[in-house]
Amino acid sequence: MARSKLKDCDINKFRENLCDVALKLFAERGREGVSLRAVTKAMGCSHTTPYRYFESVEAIFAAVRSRCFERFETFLRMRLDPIEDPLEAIRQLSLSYFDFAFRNRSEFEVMFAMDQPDPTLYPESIEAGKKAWQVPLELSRRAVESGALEADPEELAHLLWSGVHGIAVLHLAGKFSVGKDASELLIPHVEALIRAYKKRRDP
Amino acid sequence: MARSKLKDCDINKFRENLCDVALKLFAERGREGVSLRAVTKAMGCSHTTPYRYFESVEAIFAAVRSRCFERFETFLRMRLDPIEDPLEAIRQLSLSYFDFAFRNRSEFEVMFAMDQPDPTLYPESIEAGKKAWQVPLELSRRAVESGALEADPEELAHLLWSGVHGIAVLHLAGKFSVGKDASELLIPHVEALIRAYKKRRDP
DNA sequence: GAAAAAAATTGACAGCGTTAATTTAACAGT
DNA sequence: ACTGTTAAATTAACGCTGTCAATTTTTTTC
Repeated sequence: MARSKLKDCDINKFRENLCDVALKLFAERGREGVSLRAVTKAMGCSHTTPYRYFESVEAIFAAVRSRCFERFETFLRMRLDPIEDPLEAIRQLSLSYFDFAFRNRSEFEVMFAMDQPDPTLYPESIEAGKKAWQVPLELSRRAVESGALEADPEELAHLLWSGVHGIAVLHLAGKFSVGKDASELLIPHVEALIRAYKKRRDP
Repeated sequence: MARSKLKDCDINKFRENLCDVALKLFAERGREGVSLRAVTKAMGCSHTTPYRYFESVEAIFAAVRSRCFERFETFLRMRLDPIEDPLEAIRQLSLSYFDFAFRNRSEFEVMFAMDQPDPTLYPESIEAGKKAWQVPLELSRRAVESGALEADPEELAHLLWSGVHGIAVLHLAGKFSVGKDASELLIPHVEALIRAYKKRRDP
């Protein structure tokens, strides 16, 4: 009978420790400053040790990505859960989303970079992303069920999400250098959606 | 009197040739497959030659980025200029924007990646981006001036742009793996904006 | 305590961007 | 046309990256 060489606990401990160190390095040096060798040096082990716990650096980044999505979700819920009014919560979603992207740039980058490997290779990361995605979806459902808005909740949530996401990534890519500042667009964006999906008295 | 070592023509020729080769490699191997050494090998020169014409690889990518923005603008104008109805043009902008991103993924990535160096270091690249940005801006102006919509054209253009951009990058990052497909959101997005900024008979 | 297995280490490799030293090519003046 | 000078391109080297193989250290098991 094959007995496991490594207790799951130990595996997870190493993985979590590595992710913690990676997140710390993100904050200190940015995404560019985080490499396999940099992380392992900060951990105090050799640069090949992680290969016992991860298949590749891509797998490492996938694990880090999961953690980032969890932190992202926690951040959003902490800000949005206390808000009772559905429309006000939707407005805050927009601001909080941008706020996280702005203040946790490296984490945001690793979550949403376009040069990711096929996400289906790392189901755990997909799962964490889906969980975070529940936040705007629940908000949209609340807004529709309360009667404030009239929409397909999934569609509304997608538009809220992708709209503020577009503003955030264009800002981070420096494409708003001239003209409007990104943060000036957050309110118009959410207000336009609210206007578009506002329940009408007479159709 | 200081005479120029390299005629401007020769400088530009080398630069253009390098960018052409880079774009070709983009199509063949994707963004990851394009490195200084890969490009120079494809050009048939040594890997240090470009250092006479560019400051660094970042400067090279900035030049490539400019070219991509030019191609992007040309692509959009080719599709949108023939459309007379302002609202129809706005609808097509959304579809064409996404279409370009989907079919020229590497170019789209190099234009809009979040890990770009400070864009103000490469004014030429900013300029090309601003030129492309005129497309949605002009469309918004036309829609407002024709009386079809009632909005601040800059605000409307920004929301059109960032909305479809968010859809595109989330799609390319694989974040729409479940639930709605990205392309299903393009029409709802633009229709919601049109609804939100539709001129009202009675305020 | 000895034998077996697992975990971590070191060493090596190919690729990357960059700099310095060197070689090749082009040009100017007499 | 030859020489001396300057520009252009090349080769060589450095430190960095991720990855694989061989080796050593540690742990487990009898």
